[in-house]
Amino acid sequence: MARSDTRFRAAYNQVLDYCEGQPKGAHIPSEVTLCEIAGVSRTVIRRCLSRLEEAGIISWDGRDKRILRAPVAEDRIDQPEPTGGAEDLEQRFLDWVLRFDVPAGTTLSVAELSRTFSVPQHELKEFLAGLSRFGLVSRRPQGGWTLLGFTKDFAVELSDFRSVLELNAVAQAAEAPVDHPVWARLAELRDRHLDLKARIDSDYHAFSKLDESFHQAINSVVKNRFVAEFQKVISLIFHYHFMWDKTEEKTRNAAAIDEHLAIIDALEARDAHVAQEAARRHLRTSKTTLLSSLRHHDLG
Amino acid sequence: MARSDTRFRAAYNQVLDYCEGQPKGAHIPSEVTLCEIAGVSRTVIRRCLSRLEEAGIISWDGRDKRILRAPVAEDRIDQPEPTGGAEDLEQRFLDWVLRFDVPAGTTLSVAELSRTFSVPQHELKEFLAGLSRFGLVSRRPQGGWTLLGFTKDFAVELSDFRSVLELNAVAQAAEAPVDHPVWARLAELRDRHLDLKARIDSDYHAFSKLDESFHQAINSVVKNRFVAEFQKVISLIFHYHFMWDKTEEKTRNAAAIDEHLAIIDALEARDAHVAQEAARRHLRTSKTTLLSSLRHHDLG
DNA sequence: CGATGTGCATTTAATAATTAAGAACTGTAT
DNA sequence: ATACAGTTCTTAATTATTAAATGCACATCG
Repeated sequence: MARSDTRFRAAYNQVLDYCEGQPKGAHIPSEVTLCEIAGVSRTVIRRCLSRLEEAGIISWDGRDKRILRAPVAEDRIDQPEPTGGAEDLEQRFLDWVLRFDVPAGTTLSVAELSRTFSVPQHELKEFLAGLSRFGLVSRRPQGGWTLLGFTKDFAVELSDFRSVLELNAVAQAAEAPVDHPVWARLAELRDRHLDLKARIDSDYHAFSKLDESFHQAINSVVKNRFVAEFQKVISLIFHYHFMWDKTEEKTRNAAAIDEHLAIIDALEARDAHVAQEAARRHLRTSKTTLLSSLRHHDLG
Repeated sequence: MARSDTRFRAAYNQVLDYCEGQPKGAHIPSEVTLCEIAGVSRTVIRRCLSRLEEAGIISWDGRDKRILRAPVAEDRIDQPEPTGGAEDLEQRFLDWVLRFDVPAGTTLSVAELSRTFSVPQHELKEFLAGLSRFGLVSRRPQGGWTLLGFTKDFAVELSDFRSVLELNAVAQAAEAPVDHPVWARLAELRDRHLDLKARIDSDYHAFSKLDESFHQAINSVVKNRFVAEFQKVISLIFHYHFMWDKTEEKTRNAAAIDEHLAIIDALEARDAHVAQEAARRHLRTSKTTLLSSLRHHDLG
């Protein structure tokens, strides 16, 4: 019932690394210097030194620290786990919600989620608290959480919000200087769109990735932390929904390619007005698709 | 080391209330019925019944529950505390940051904040996790949190983001149907603006509140959870900064009133284009003011 | 005598343990 | 057969515990 000593283990091995590079009898730098090397506090370094002394690798008496013998493989402490799952919980959670089509209003239990994602409970609580800022979940008075998202209202509001952000991005892109990296990316994207358009009959599945790249490129013009944060959620949700809504996928994707190309054309012509109109048209299509995909899920 | 029994205490007193209304010897309804009365689970009700039996207020044998004596004042359990402060932490936290001018990069300690706000630590952690979604704070690898906001970059990005949202709101407002409540609010706001303009020399402090009402009215046209969430943070930050930047406050506020009136005029004329231009002008002024207020703080 | 380093003590935060509250299942009496 | 109580299991809020970080006082060396 205490915090893990991951930090100590990592630091110990790192100090071993240092010792290996030194000859027998060499002096070891000060505690503070070692702290900087390992990126931990003095407390941890002192624990490491104690252990090194116990293991007979160094002698330690106040400032006088010397290497007695070269460390061997057995001296190392093995890291508990190479961090199996705590990484990018967000991705995995949204993936889970969309993949299993968890309906809105479902009660989420921290304990259960903690097990399915093998993540400590308190991390999940913080994560859910963060999501509640986006209106995706909310705390229940009796304890626990409710999944709010993925209703029709949510989809409409998300789409609208996306439109606002993206139309702004398009407007800014049209004003970008000639040496801005976006132009190179757009030229490359045009080629990839034309390429895919030629072989759409067989490869229409590849569009999903292209779509993501395209919108990412457009939004990369806007340097704004708030926009960036939202973009992550937005792209994930749209991405997955489009992947699963298989109705008329081929036609849909073919049309979207043309819409993308129209936006690129207008941007390269530096015509902000036409570009915005083209973007508006495309976003409207996306919104319709997202809504209809929800309808299909409801019926299923 | 367990959760508080606030629920039990409240329920117990509520059951006492019920008993008081009943004559001696009366039968007590089923556990489930009592649950509904007190709004808690059966587990809690059964604990209450046990305690009532111990206290000699009722007899309890299976379904046979009867009142033995009328409860007195001493029988009640006193509630631990009428929930002192956990309410609207957000407001208090942002207030604290801005009021004490906590500089960007400051390390925030959960323990310390927990004391200053008298809020349990885990609640603070959840709260900070939520704020990190807005890029206001971020977790440090050594533990603890860093306050990121209130740099120049932050102010610029916040202002830009605000502009995007608000220009969209203005555009939508111009399209609002005649019976939309926003028109009544705007008419009323116009009067209040004109009123304040007439006595600006003495009452220029009153503008701050008026400003908030005005922007709230404009944004109320957009029904969107994401916009609403951001609006809270945005309005708070702008609000406070303007309150403390006392340089040329009177001139500044007088000018802002005219800018507001221009927006109202254009909206009532249903001229979306002119309204947007007026809004753009006003937002640009706001941004400049926010940035200069930061500069003053830096120098001081 | 100042700069750098160590020893010691205190504070902070991650995590397990603990217990109140909730929910479901089962048996039983009316 | 149905409404209720008895029982058991699960979940979540809170505390206790320990790893890690930090701060201060003193020692040592140039």
